[in-house]
Amino acid sequence: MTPHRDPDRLFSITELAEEFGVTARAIRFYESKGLLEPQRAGAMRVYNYRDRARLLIILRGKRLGFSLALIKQYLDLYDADPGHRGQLAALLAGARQRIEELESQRRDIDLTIEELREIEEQCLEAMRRAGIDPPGTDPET
Amino acid sequence: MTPHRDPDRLFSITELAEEFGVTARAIRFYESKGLLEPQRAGAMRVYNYRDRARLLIILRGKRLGFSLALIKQYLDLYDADPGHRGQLAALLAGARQRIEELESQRRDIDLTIEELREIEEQCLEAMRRAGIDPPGTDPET
DNA sequence: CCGATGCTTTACGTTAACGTCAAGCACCTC
DNA sequence: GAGGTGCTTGACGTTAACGTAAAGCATCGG
Repeated sequence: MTPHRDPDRLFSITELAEEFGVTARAIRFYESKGLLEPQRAGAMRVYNYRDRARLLIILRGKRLGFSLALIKQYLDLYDADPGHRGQLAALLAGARQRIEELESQRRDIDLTIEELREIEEQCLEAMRRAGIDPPGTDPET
Repeated sequence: MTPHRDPDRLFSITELAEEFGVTARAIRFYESKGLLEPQRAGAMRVYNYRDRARLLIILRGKRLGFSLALIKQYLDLYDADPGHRGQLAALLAGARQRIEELESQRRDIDLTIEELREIEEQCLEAMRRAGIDPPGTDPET
């Protein structure tokens, strides 16, 4: 029922791709960038439980807006740092920096929305003066 | 004092570039995409007051996050629509759509920030348990 | 007449994260 | 053994908005 908890399971590239909703091409691309390094059986890629966990970290990092280059740095640290001490500090620093970036972005967005609302009002007023019926915000009709 | 109010003034490409803080290359690029069409004196580009106004619209649109393709659509409408009726409606629609996009982006950002804050907390707790002194948020030091 | 600007066009380079063929094994089935 | 499926590598294509030369005309001061 929870086959993912089995640490001995092996996965093909299409299995992982389908499970996580990415293309096999993307997974190979991550490998080409040094973020993954699965075993081989002949020429075929064979992923184990740890590889799968790394892929999860990659996808989560992407979802949070980190670049692959940054994710790679973090994963490298993860490998090179058995106690995960420097890794923790780096992760914390990265998270905090990303939070600041996002908060800055949000401020920009708020300002832009304000400006766009002014444009919206100017449009509506100009249309009223031109005798055009002002279309409402209407999600209905 | 307000030389920009003189409708007969002409501008070189570098004048406009310096005034608005963009490169001449960018202005030529906008022209290559059909957003501008200045007169020529020989081979040199000569911009009049209306060209300058169009450039202002382009830059404002960019600042608000619209693509050059979209800005071009709007400018084309502006030209083909002497009463500016369809133009007003299109501008209004574009502004409203962009507002929705931005509000959606802001929701995403808020969710991402939440998730990052959780990671931050997990880092801090793991570091405490590992006996590492937790670095504060410190904008100081 | 020389060199320095200033402007022109043309065309390739850049960034990120893949998409999209193309060609080729290896294995299975019938 | 012909065909189909799954996997591989390699290489070029994509998007947006320019940046960065390269090469050349034109004008101006001296």
